[in-house]
Amino acid sequence: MGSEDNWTSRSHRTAVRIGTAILAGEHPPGAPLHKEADLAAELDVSRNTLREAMKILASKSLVEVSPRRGTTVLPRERWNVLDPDVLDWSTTGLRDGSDLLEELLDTRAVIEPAAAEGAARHGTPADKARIRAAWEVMQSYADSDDIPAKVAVDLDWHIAVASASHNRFLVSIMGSIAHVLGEHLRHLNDREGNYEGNLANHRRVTEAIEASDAATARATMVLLVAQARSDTRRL
Amino acid sequence: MGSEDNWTSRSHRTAVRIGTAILAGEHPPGAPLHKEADLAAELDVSRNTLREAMKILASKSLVEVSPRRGTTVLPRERWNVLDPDVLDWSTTGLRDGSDLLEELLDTRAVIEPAAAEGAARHGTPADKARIRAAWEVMQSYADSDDIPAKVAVDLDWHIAVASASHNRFLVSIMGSIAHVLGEHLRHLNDREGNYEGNLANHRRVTEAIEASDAATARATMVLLVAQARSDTRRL
DNA sequence: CCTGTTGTATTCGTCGGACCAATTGCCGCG
DNA sequence: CGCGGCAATTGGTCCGACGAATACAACAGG
Repeated sequence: MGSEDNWTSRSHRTAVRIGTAILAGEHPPGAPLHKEADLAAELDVSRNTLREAMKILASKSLVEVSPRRGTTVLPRERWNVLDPDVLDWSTTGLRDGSDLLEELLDTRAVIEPAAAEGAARHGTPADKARIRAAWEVMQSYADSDDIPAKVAVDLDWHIAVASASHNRFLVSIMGSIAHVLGEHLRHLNDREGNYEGNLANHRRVTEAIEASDAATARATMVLLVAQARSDTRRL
Repeated sequence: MGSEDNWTSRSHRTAVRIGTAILAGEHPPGAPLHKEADLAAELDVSRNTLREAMKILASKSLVEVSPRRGTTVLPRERWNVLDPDVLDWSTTGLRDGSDLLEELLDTRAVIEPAAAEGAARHGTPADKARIRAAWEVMQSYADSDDIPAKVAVDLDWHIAVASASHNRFLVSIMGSIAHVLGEHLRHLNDREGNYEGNLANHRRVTEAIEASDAATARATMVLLVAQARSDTRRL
Protein backbone atom coordinates (compact mmCIF):
# COMPACT_ATOMS: atom_id res chain seq x y z
CA MET A 1 0.00 0.00 0.00
CA GLY A 2 1.32 3.02 -0.66
CA SER A 3 0.56 6.41 -1.37
CA GLU A 4 -2.25 8.32 -2.81
CA ASP A 5 -2.32 9.94 -6.16
CA ASN A 6 0.57 12.20 -6.60
CA TRP A 7 -0.77 13.51 -9.83
CA THR A 8 -3.95 15.47 -10.06
CA SER A 9 -5.91 15.97 -13.21
CA ARG A 10 -6.71 19.43 -14.42
CA SER A 11 -10.41 19.08 -13.70
CA HIS A 12 -9.64 17.96 -10.17
CA ARG A 13 -7.30 20.86 -9.66
CA THR A 14 -9.92 23.35 -10.80
CA ALA A 15 -12.43 21.73 -8.49
CA VAL A 16 -9.96 22.22 -5.67
CA ARG A 17 -9.38 25.83 -6.60
CA ILE A 18 -13.03 26.73 -6.70
CA GLY A 19 -13.82 24.51 -3.72
CA THR A 20 -11.21 26.09 -1.48
CA ALA A 21 -12.33 29.52 -2.61
CA ILE A 22 -15.87 28.73 -1.57
CA LEU A 23 -14.80 27.17 1.71
CA ALA A 24 -12.64 30.20 2.39
CA GLY A 25 -15.74 32.32 2.10
CA GLU A 26 -14.68 34.16 -1.02
CA HIS A 27 -17.94 33.31 -2.71
CA PRO A 28 -20.75 34.13 -0.28
CA PRO A 29 -23.54 31.56 -0.24
CA GLY A 30 -26.33 32.39 -2.59
CA ALA A 31 -24.08 34.38 -4.83
CA PRO A 32 -23.98 33.39 -8.47
CA LEU A 33 -20.68 32.46 -10.04
CA HIS A 34 -19.71 33.62 -13.47
CA LYS A 35 -21.11 31.74 -16.37
CA GLU A 36 -19.31 28.65 -17.53
CA ALA A 37 -17.69 30.18 -20.55
CA ASP A 38 -16.25 33.07 -18.55
CA LEU A 39 -15.13 30.93 -15.65
CA ALA A 40 -13.43 28.54 -18.02
CA ALA A 41 -11.61 31.44 -19.58
CA GLU A 42 -10.60 32.88 -16.21
CA LEU A 43 -9.21 29.60 -14.99
CA ASP A 44 -7.69 28.85 -18.35
CA VAL A 45 -9.38 25.52 -18.90
CA SER A 46 -11.84 24.30 -21.46
CA ARG A 47 -15.49 24.46 -20.71
CA ASN A 48 -15.54 20.69 -20.66
CA THR A 49 -12.98 20.50 -17.91
CA LEU A 50 -14.70 23.29 -16.03
CA ARG A 51 -17.95 21.36 -16.19
CA GLU A 52 -16.30 18.23 -14.83
CA ALA A 53 -14.99 20.27 -11.93
CA MET A 54 -18.47 21.66 -11.37
CA LYS A 55 -19.93 18.20 -11.34
CA ILE A 56 -17.56 17.35 -8.51
CA LEU A 57 -18.52 20.42 -6.52
CA ALA A 58 -22.21 19.94 -7.21
CA SER A 59 -21.98 16.31 -6.09
CA LYS A 60 -20.72 17.60 -2.75
CA SER A 61 -23.59 20.07 -2.57
CA LEU A 62 -21.25 23.03 -2.60
CA VAL A 63 -22.89 24.60 -5.62
CA GLU A 64 -26.02 24.16 -7.60
CA VAL A 65 -26.07 24.64 -11.30
CA SER A 66 -29.28 24.94 -13.22
CA PRO A 67 -29.90 25.84 -16.82
CA ARG A 68 -30.27 29.47 -17.58
CA ARG A 69 -29.75 30.46 -13.96
CA GLY A 70 -26.08 29.73 -13.74
CA THR A 71 -24.19 28.24 -10.82
CA THR A 72 -24.94 29.48 -7.33
CA VAL A 73 -23.17 28.75 -4.08
CA LEU A 74 -25.40 26.81 -1.72
CA PRO A 75 -25.89 27.85 1.93
CA ARG A 76 -23.43 26.34 4.38
CA GLU A 77 -25.99 24.03 5.93
CA ARG A 78 -26.47 22.32 2.63
CA TRP A 79 -22.96 21.28 1.71
CA ASN A 80 -21.84 17.97 3.13
CA VAL A 81 -19.03 18.70 5.48
CA LEU A 82 -18.18 15.06 5.99
CA ASP A 83 -16.96 14.65 2.49
CA PRO A 84 -13.23 14.01 2.80
CA ASP A 85 -12.44 16.53 0.11
CA VAL A 86 -14.62 19.24 1.59
CA LEU A 87 -13.14 18.52 4.98
CA ASP A 88 -9.74 18.77 3.43
CA TRP A 89 -10.37 22.07 1.73
CA SER A 90 -11.79 23.57 4.89
CA THR A 91 -8.57 23.00 6.77
CA THR A 92 -6.58 25.00 4.25
CA GLY A 93 -8.80 27.99 4.74
CA LEU A 94 -9.09 27.27 8.42
CA ARG A 95 -9.12 30.43 10.41
CA ASP A 96 -7.27 30.08 13.68
CA GLY A 97 -10.03 30.21 16.27
CA SER A 98 -11.19 27.10 14.65
CA ASP A 99 -14.15 25.77 16.40
CA LEU A 100 -13.47 23.09 13.86
CA LEU A 101 -11.00 21.46 16.22
CA GLU A 102 -13.39 21.62 19.12
CA GLU A 103 -16.18 20.16 17.01
CA LEU A 104 -13.82 17.48 15.78
CA LEU A 105 -12.97 16.50 19.33
CA ASP A 106 -16.63 16.43 20.32
CA THR A 107 -17.38 14.21 17.38
CA ARG A 108 -14.45 11.93 18.13
CA ALA A 109 -15.62 11.67 21.72
CA VAL A 110 -18.89 10.38 20.36
CA ILE A 111 -17.75 8.22 17.50
CA GLU A 112 -14.59 6.55 18.68
CA PRO A 113 -15.87 4.97 21.90
CA ALA A 114 -18.79 3.60 19.93
CA ALA A 115 -16.37 2.25 17.34
CA ALA A 116 -14.24 0.63 20.03
CA GLU A 117 -17.27 -0.94 21.61
CA GLY A 118 -18.44 -2.17 18.23
CA ALA A 119 -15.01 -3.57 17.49
CA ALA A 120 -14.99 -5.51 20.75
CA ARG A 121 -18.45 -6.79 20.02
CA HIS A 122 -18.36 -7.55 16.33
CA GLY A 123 -14.67 -7.67 15.46
CA THR A 124 -13.40 -10.83 13.81
CA PRO A 125 -10.03 -12.32 14.74
CA ALA A 126 -8.64 -10.86 11.55
CA ASP A 127 -9.91 -7.42 12.53
CA LYS A 128 -8.32 -7.71 15.92
CA ALA A 129 -5.08 -8.91 14.44
CA ARG A 130 -5.05 -5.88 12.22
CA ILE A 131 -5.60 -3.59 15.17
CA ARG A 132 -2.82 -5.22 17.13
CA ALA A 133 -0.51 -5.10 14.14
CA ALA A 134 -1.21 -1.41 13.77
CA TRP A 135 -0.44 -0.89 17.42
CA GLU A 136 2.82 -2.79 17.17
CA VAL A 137 3.88 -0.65 14.28
CA MET A 138 3.02 2.38 16.40
CA GLN A 139 5.21 1.00 19.13
CA SER A 140 8.08 0.41 16.77
CA TYR A 141 7.96 4.08 15.85
CA ALA A 142 8.08 5.17 19.49
CA ASP A 143 11.62 6.46 19.28
CA SER A 144 11.41 7.70 15.76
CA ASP A 145 11.47 11.33 14.76
CA ASP A 146 9.55 10.62 11.60
CA ILE A 147 6.41 12.55 12.52
CA PRO A 148 4.46 11.86 9.35
CA ALA A 149 5.08 8.14 9.75
CA LYS A 150 3.96 8.22 13.36
CA VAL A 151 0.82 10.05 12.40
CA ALA A 152 0.16 7.62 9.59
CA VAL A 153 0.36 4.54 11.77
CA ASP A 154 -1.72 6.25 14.42
CA LEU A 155 -4.40 6.89 11.85
CA ASP A 156 -4.09 3.32 10.66
CA TRP A 157 -4.89 2.12 14.12
CA HIS A 158 -7.96 4.31 14.48
CA ILE A 159 -9.24 3.28 11.08
CA ALA A 160 -8.62 -0.37 11.90
CA VAL A 161 -10.72 0.00 15.03
CA ALA A 162 -13.54 1.67 13.14
CA SER A 163 -13.42 -1.00 10.45
CA ALA A 164 -13.65 -3.71 13.07
CA SER A 165 -16.95 -2.29 14.25
CA HIS A 166 -18.47 -3.40 10.95
CA ASN A 167 -20.70 -0.36 11.00
CA ARG A 168 -20.36 1.31 7.65
CA PHE A 169 -21.43 4.68 9.02
CA LEU A 170 -18.80 4.72 11.69
CA VAL A 171 -16.21 3.51 9.22
CA SER A 172 -17.11 6.24 6.80
CA ILE A 173 -17.11 8.92 9.44
CA MET A 174 -13.66 7.89 10.60
CA GLY A 175 -12.47 7.82 7.03
CA SER A 176 -13.84 11.29 6.51
CA ILE A 177 -12.28 12.91 9.50
CA ALA A 178 -9.05 10.97 9.12
CA HIS A 179 -7.34 13.75 7.25
CA VAL A 180 -8.26 16.49 9.69
CA LEU A 181 -7.44 14.14 12.51
CA GLY A 182 -4.07 13.50 10.92
CA GLU A 183 -3.27 17.16 10.84
CA HIS A 184 -4.34 17.42 14.42
CA LEU A 185 -2.16 14.49 15.45
CA ARG A 186 0.78 15.95 13.64
CA HIS A 187 0.22 19.16 15.49
CA LEU A 188 0.19 17.31 18.79
CA ASN A 189 3.14 15.10 17.97
CA ASP A 190 5.64 17.66 16.89
CA ARG A 191 4.76 19.72 19.89
CA GLU A 192 6.11 17.41 22.47
CA GLY A 193 6.38 13.79 23.28
CA ASN A 194 4.05 12.20 25.69
CA TYR A 195 4.05 9.47 23.13
CA GLU A 196 4.42 6.80 25.77
CA GLY A 197 1.19 7.76 27.46
CA ASN A 198 -0.54 7.85 24.13
CA LEU A 199 0.90 4.47 23.25
CA ALA A 200 -0.26 3.02 26.55
CA ASN A 201 -3.78 4.29 25.94
CA HIS A 202 -3.83 2.68 22.55
CA ARG A 203 -2.56 -0.54 24.05
CA ARG A 204 -5.34 -0.64 26.63
CA VAL A 205 -7.99 -0.20 24.01
CA THR A 206 -6.33 -2.79 21.81
CA GLU A 207 -6.27 -5.36 24.56
CA ALA A 208 -9.85 -4.68 25.56
CA ILE A 209 -10.97 -5.20 21.99
CA GLU A 210 -8.95 -8.38 21.73
CA ALA A 211 -10.64 -9.62 24.87
CA SER A 212 -14.02 -8.69 23.38
CA ASP A 213 -14.60 -6.59 26.48
CA ALA A 214 -16.97 -4.00 25.07
CA ALA A 215 -17.36 -1.95 28.23
CA THR A 216 -13.64 -1.64 28.83
CA ALA A 217 -13.01 -0.92 25.19
CA ARG A 218 -15.46 1.94 25.35
CA ALA A 219 -14.12 3.26 28.62
CA THR A 220 -10.49 3.18 27.58
CA MET A 221 -11.29 4.86 24.30
CA VAL A 222 -13.11 7.59 26.17
CA LEU A 223 -9.95 8.12 28.15
CA LEU A 224 -7.86 8.19 25.02
CA VAL A 225 -9.95 10.89 23.41
CA ALA A 226 -10.13 12.82 26.66
CA GLN A 227 -6.37 12.72 26.80
CA ALA A 228 -6.16 14.05 23.28
CA ARG A 229 -8.51 16.84 24.26
CA SER A 230 -6.53 17.85 27.30
CA ASP A 231 -3.33 17.67 25.28
CA THR A 232 -4.93 19.98 22.76
CA ARG A 233 -6.10 22.37 25.43
CA ARG A 234 -2.58 22.71 26.66
CA LEU A 235 -1.53 24.44 23.46
CA MET B 1 -46.14 7.55 -6.32
CA GLY B 2 -45.45 6.84 -9.71
CA SER B 3 -42.85 9.12 -10.37
CA GLU B 4 -41.12 10.81 -13.19
CA ASP B 5 -38.60 13.20 -11.79
CA ASN B 6 -36.87 12.98 -15.03
CA TRP B 7 -35.82 16.52 -15.53
CA THR B 8 -32.52 15.56 -14.05
CA SER B 9 -29.62 15.98 -16.36
CA ARG B 10 -28.48 13.04 -18.37
CA SER B 11 -25.07 12.95 -16.73
CA HIS B 12 -26.70 12.79 -13.33
CA ARG B 13 -29.00 10.03 -14.44
CA THR B 14 -26.03 8.11 -15.75
CA ALA B 15 -24.24 8.54 -12.45
CA VAL B 16 -27.31 7.21 -10.69
CA ARG B 17 -27.49 4.20 -12.96
CA ILE B 18 -23.88 3.22 -12.47
CA GLY B 19 -23.94 4.19 -8.82
CA THR B 20 -26.92 2.05 -7.97
CA ALA B 21 -25.44 -0.81 -9.94
CA ILE B 22 -22.28 -0.60 -7.87
CA LEU B 23 -24.18 -0.26 -4.62
CA ALA B 24 -26.29 -3.25 -5.59
CA GLY B 25 -23.10 -5.23 -5.86
CA GLU B 26 -23.28 -5.83 -9.59
CA HIS B 27 -19.76 -4.59 -10.02
CA PRO B 28 -17.57 -6.32 -7.44
CA PRO B 29 -14.97 -4.08 -5.83
CA GLY B 30 -11.66 -4.14 -7.58
CA ALA B 31 -13.24 -5.09 -10.86
CA PRO B 32 -12.52 -2.87 -13.81
CA LEU B 33 -15.39 -1.29 -15.68
CA HIS B 34 -15.46 -1.12 -19.43
CA LYS B 35 -13.49 1.59 -21.06
CA GLU B 36 -15.08 4.98 -21.43
CA ALA B 37 -15.90 4.68 -25.10
CA ASP B 38 -17.62 1.33 -24.64
CA LEU B 39 -19.49 2.35 -21.52
CA ALA B 40 -20.68 5.49 -23.21
CA ALA B 41 -21.97 3.42 -26.10
CA GLU B 42 -23.65 0.92 -23.79
CA LEU B 43 -25.46 3.63 -21.86
CA ASP B 44 -26.17 5.57 -25.00
CA VAL B 45 -24.50 8.79 -23.92
CA SER B 46 -21.56 10.72 -25.21
CA ARG B 47 -18.17 10.15 -23.71
CA ASN B 48 -18.33 13.67 -22.30
CA THR B 49 -21.49 12.97 -20.38
CA LEU B 50 -20.14 9.64 -19.25
CA ARG B 51 -17.05 11.34 -17.94
CA GLU B 52 -19.11 13.86 -16.01
CA ALA B 53 -20.99 10.99 -14.43
CA MET B 54 -17.70 9.34 -13.57
CA LYS B 55 -16.45 12.51 -11.95
CA ILE B 56 -19.48 12.40 -9.70
CA LEU B 57 -18.88 8.80 -8.74
CA ALA B 58 -15.17 9.34 -8.28
CA SER B 59 -15.83 12.33 -6.06
CA LYS B 60 -17.80 9.99 -3.81
CA SER B 61 -14.96 7.49 -3.85
CA LEU B 62 -17.07 4.82 -5.48
CA VAL B 63 -14.68 4.38 -8.35
CA GLU B 64 -11.18 5.37 -9.24
CA VAL B 65 -10.22 6.22 -12.74
CA SER B 66 -6.63 6.50 -13.80
CA PRO B 67 -5.15 6.99 -17.22
CA ARG B 68 -4.53 3.88 -19.19
CA ARG B 69 -5.78 1.65 -16.36
CA GLY B 70 -9.44 2.41 -16.77
CA THR B 71 -12.02 2.79 -14.04
CA THR B 72 -12.05 0.34 -11.16
CA VAL B 73 -14.58 -0.06 -8.39
CA LEU B 74 -13.04 0.82 -5.05
CA PRO B 75 -13.36 -1.47 -2.01
CA ARG B 76 -16.41 -0.86 0.14
CA GLU B 77 -14.42 0.65 2.97
CA ARG B 78 -13.27 3.44 0.71
CA TRP B 79 -16.53 4.85 -0.61
CA ASN B 80 -18.09 7.43 1.61
CA VAL B 81 -21.37 6.01 2.71
CA LEU B 82 -22.45 9.24 4.33
CA ASP B 83 -22.84 11.00 1.06
CA PRO B 84 -26.57 11.63 0.72
CA ASP B 85 -26.60 10.30 -2.81
CA VAL B 86 -24.72 7.14 -1.94
CA LEU B 87 -26.94 6.61 1.04
CA ASP B 88 -29.95 7.14 -1.14
CA TRP B 89 -28.78 4.69 -3.75
CA SER B 90 -28.00 2.01 -1.22
CA THR B 91 -31.59 1.96 -0.05
CA THR B 92 -32.90 1.18 -3.51
CA GLY B 93 -30.94 -2.03 -3.63
CA LEU B 94 -31.66 -2.72 -0.01
CA ARG B 95 -32.90 -6.18 0.63
CA ASP B 96 -34.90 -6.41 3.80
CA GLY B 97 -32.57 -8.52 5.87
CA SER B 98 -30.03 -5.79 5.46
CA ASP B 99 -27.86 -4.83 8.37
CA LEU B 100 -28.15 -1.29 7.07
CA LEU B 101 -31.09 -0.63 9.37
CA GLU B 102 -29.26 -2.08 12.34
CA GLU B 103 -26.20 0.01 11.59
CA LEU B 104 -28.38 3.06 11.15
CA LEU B 105 -29.93 2.52 14.56
CA ASP B 106 -26.53 2.02 16.15
CA THR B 107 -25.33 5.23 14.60
CA ARG B 108 -28.44 7.11 15.66
CA ALA B 109 -27.97 5.80 19.19
CA VAL B 110 -24.56 7.41 19.14
CA ILE B 111 -25.22 10.62 17.26
CA GLU B 112 -28.59 11.77 18.44
CA PRO B 113 -28.01 11.79 22.19
CA ALA B 114 -24.85 13.74 21.55
CA ALA B 115 -26.78 16.15 19.37
CA ALA B 116 -29.43 16.59 22.03
CA GLU B 117 -26.82 17.22 24.65
CA GLY B 118 -25.09 19.70 22.38
CA ALA B 119 -28.37 21.43 21.67
CA ALA B 120 -29.07 21.81 25.38
CA ARG B 121 -25.58 23.13 25.88
CA HIS B 122 -25.03 25.38 22.91
CA GLY B 123 -28.48 26.01 21.50
CA THR B 124 -29.56 29.62 21.13
CA PRO B 125 -33.09 30.74 21.96
CA ALA B 126 -33.81 30.81 18.24
CA ASP B 127 -32.61 27.20 17.93
CA LYS B 128 -34.82 26.12 20.79
CA ALA B 129 -37.78 27.97 19.37
CA ARG B 130 -37.27 26.15 16.10
CA ILE B 131 -37.19 22.81 17.88
CA ARG B 132 -40.34 23.58 19.79
CA ALA B 133 -42.04 24.82 16.67
CA ALA B 134 -41.15 21.59 14.92
CA TRP B 135 -42.57 19.62 17.81
CA GLU B 136 -45.80 21.59 17.78
CA VAL B 137 -46.21 20.91 14.12
CA MET B 138 -45.63 17.24 14.89
CA GLN B 139 -48.35 17.42 17.50
CA SER B 140 -50.75 19.06 15.11
CA TYR B 141 -50.32 16.11 12.78
CA ALA B 142 -51.06 13.61 15.54
CA ASP B 143 -54.47 12.67 14.18
CA SER B 144 -53.56 13.02 10.57
CA ASP B 145 -53.26 10.14 8.17
CA ASP B 146 -50.82 12.00 5.99
CA ILE B 147 -47.84 9.74 6.58
CA PRO B 148 -45.37 11.62 4.39
CA ALA B 149 -46.19 14.86 6.17
CA LYS B 150 -45.77 13.23 9.57
CA VAL B 151 -42.42 11.84 8.52
CA ALA B 152 -41.35 15.20 7.15
CA VAL B 153 -42.08 17.09 10.34
CA ASP B 154 -40.45 14.34 12.39
CA LEU B 155 -37.31 14.73 10.31
CA ASP B 156 -37.55 18.49 10.71
CA TRP B 157 -37.45 18.10 14.43
CA HIS B 158 -34.40 15.84 14.39
CA ILE B 159 -32.58 18.13 12.03
CA ALA B 160 -33.48 21.12 14.16
CA VAL B 161 -31.97 19.38 17.18
CA ALA B 162 -28.79 18.56 15.31
CA SER B 163 -28.52 22.11 14.01
CA ALA B 164 -28.88 23.46 17.52
CA SER B 165 -25.80 21.54 18.60
CA HIS B 166 -23.75 23.87 16.40
CA ASN B 167 -21.45 20.99 15.59
CA ARG B 168 -21.12 20.87 11.84
CA PHE B 169 -20.18 17.21 11.86
CA LEU B 170 -23.27 16.18 13.73
CA VAL B 171 -25.39 18.43 11.55
CA SER B 172 -23.95 16.94 8.42
CA ILE B 173 -24.33 13.39 9.66
CA MET B 174 -27.97 13.98 10.47
CA GLY B 175 -28.48 15.59 7.11
CA SER B 176 -26.89 12.61 5.44
CA ILE B 177 -28.91 9.95 7.16
CA ALA B 178 -32.09 12.01 6.99
CA HIS B 179 -33.27 10.32 3.86
CA VAL B 180 -32.74 6.78 5.09
CA LEU B 181 -34.16 7.78 8.43
CA GLY B 182 -37.18 9.16 6.65
CA GLU B 183 -37.81 5.88 4.92
CA HIS B 184 -37.41 4.12 8.20
CA LEU B 185 -39.86 6.45 9.93
CA ARG B 186 -42.35 5.99 7.15
CA HIS B 187 -42.03 2.28 7.58
CA LEU B 188 -42.66 2.58 11.30
CA ASN B 189 -45.49 5.06 10.93
CA ASP B 190 -47.66 3.27 8.48
CA ARG B 191 -47.26 0.11 10.44
CA GLU B 192 -49.18 1.17 13.45
CA GLY B 193 -49.80 4.15 15.62
CA ASN B 194 -47.97 4.47 18.85
CA TYR B 195 -47.59 8.03 17.72
CA GLU B 196 -48.59 9.35 21.11
CA GLY B 197 -45.69 7.64 22.81
CA ASN B 198 -43.36 8.89 20.16
CA LEU B 199 -44.73 12.37 20.51
CA ALA B 200 -44.27 12.26 24.26
CA ASN B 201 -40.66 11.22 23.84
CA HIS B 202 -40.02 14.09 21.51
CA ARG B 203 -41.67 16.45 23.95
CA ARG B 204 -39.45 15.34 26.81
CA VAL B 205 -36.34 15.94 24.77
CA THR B 206 -37.65 19.28 23.59
CA GLU B 207 -38.32 20.46 27.10
CA ALA B 208 -34.97 19.28 28.36
CA ILE B 209 -33.22 21.18 25.61
CA GLU B 210 -35.29 24.28 26.33
CA ALA B 211 -34.26 24.00 29.96
CA SER B 212 -30.62 23.64 28.90
CA ASP B 213 -30.55 20.42 30.87
CA ALA B 214 -27.86 18.55 28.98
CA ALA B 215 -27.99 15.37 31.01
CA THR B 216 -31.75 14.99 30.71
CA ALA B 217 -31.67 15.89 27.05
CA ARG B 218 -29.19 13.11 26.44
CA ALA B 219 -31.05 10.61 28.56
CA THR B 220 -34.43 11.27 27.01
CA MET B 221 -32.98 11.10 23.54
CA VAL B 222 -31.41 7.75 24.39
CA LEU B 223 -34.85 6.55 25.33
CA LEU B 224 -36.33 7.90 22.15
CA VAL B 225 -33.87 6.03 19.96
CA ALA B 226 -34.21 2.91 22.07
CA GLN B 227 -37.95 3.10 21.55
CA ALA B 228 -37.43 3.38 17.82
CA ARG B 229 -35.19 0.33 17.96
CA SER B 230 -37.68 -1.79 19.87
CA ASP B 231 -40.44 -0.64 17.55
CA THR B 232 -38.30 -1.75 14.65
CA ARG B 233 -37.52 -5.08 16.23
CA ARG B 234 -41.21 -5.76 16.53
CA LEU B 235 -41.54 -5.94 12.75
C1' DC C 1 15.58 -19.97 -20.96
C1' DC C 2 15.44 -15.82 -18.70
C1' DT C 3 16.01 -10.84 -18.38
C1' DG C 4 16.25 -6.18 -19.77
C1' DT C 5 15.26 -2.95 -23.60
C1' DT C 6 12.68 -1.02 -27.04
C1' DG C 7 8.54 -0.01 -29.58
C1' DT C 8 3.84 0.31 -30.28
C1' DA C 9 -0.99 0.42 -29.42
C1' DT C 10 -4.30 1.63 -26.25
C1' DT C 11 -6.85 4.65 -23.22
C1' DC C 12 -7.65 8.55 -20.45
C1' DG C 13 -7.19 13.84 -20.37
C1' DT C 14 -8.13 17.93 -22.60
C1' DC C 15 -9.54 20.83 -26.11
C1' DG C 16 -12.54 23.58 -29.38
C1' DG C 17 -16.60 23.95 -31.87
C1' DA C 18 -21.29 23.13 -32.70
C1' DC C 19 -26.18 22.54 -31.92
C1' DC C 20 -30.28 22.02 -28.97
C1' DA C 21 -33.66 23.15 -25.38
C1' DA C 22 -35.55 25.89 -22.27
C1' DT C 23 -36.17 29.74 -19.65
C1' DT C 24 -35.78 34.51 -18.91
C1' DG C 25 -36.66 39.04 -19.87
C1' DC C 26 -37.89 42.38 -23.08
C1' DC C 27 -41.12 44.39 -26.18
C1' DG C 28 -45.08 45.40 -28.42
C1' DC C 29 -49.90 44.91 -28.54
C1' DG C 30 -54.45 45.02 -26.71
C1' DC D 1 -51.35 48.54 -17.11
C1' DG D 2 -51.38 43.80 -17.99
C1' DC D 3 -50.60 40.08 -20.99
C1' DG D 4 -48.79 37.19 -24.57
C1' DG D 5 -45.28 36.24 -27.84
C1' DC D 6 -40.49 36.67 -29.57
C1' DA D 7 -35.53 36.50 -29.20
C1' DA D 8 -31.26 36.20 -26.66
C1' DT D 9 -28.74 33.90 -23.27
C1' DT D 10 -27.00 29.90 -20.95
C1' DG D 11 -26.46 25.40 -19.54
C1' DG D 12 -26.74 20.35 -21.57
C1' DT D 13 -25.06 17.31 -24.89
C1' DC D 14 -22.63 15.64 -28.69
C1' DC D 15 -18.70 15.15 -31.92
C1' DG D 16 -14.08 14.69 -33.56
C1' DA D 17 -9.46 15.37 -32.61
C1' DC D 18 -4.90 15.36 -30.53
C1' DG D 19 -1.51 14.55 -26.79
C1' DA D 20 0.65 12.09 -23.15
C1' DA D 21 1.51 8.33 -20.42
C1' DT D 22 1.75 3.60 -19.86
C1' DA D 23 0.69 -1.44 -20.15
C1' DC D 24 1.92 -4.94 -23.02
C1' DA D 25 4.29 -7.37 -26.53
C1' DA D 26 8.05 -8.14 -29.36
C1' DC D 27 12.79 -8.42 -29.42
C1' DA D 28 17.73 -8.65 -28.43
C1' DG D 29 21.39 -10.05 -25.38
C1' DG D 30 23.26 -12.84 -21.66
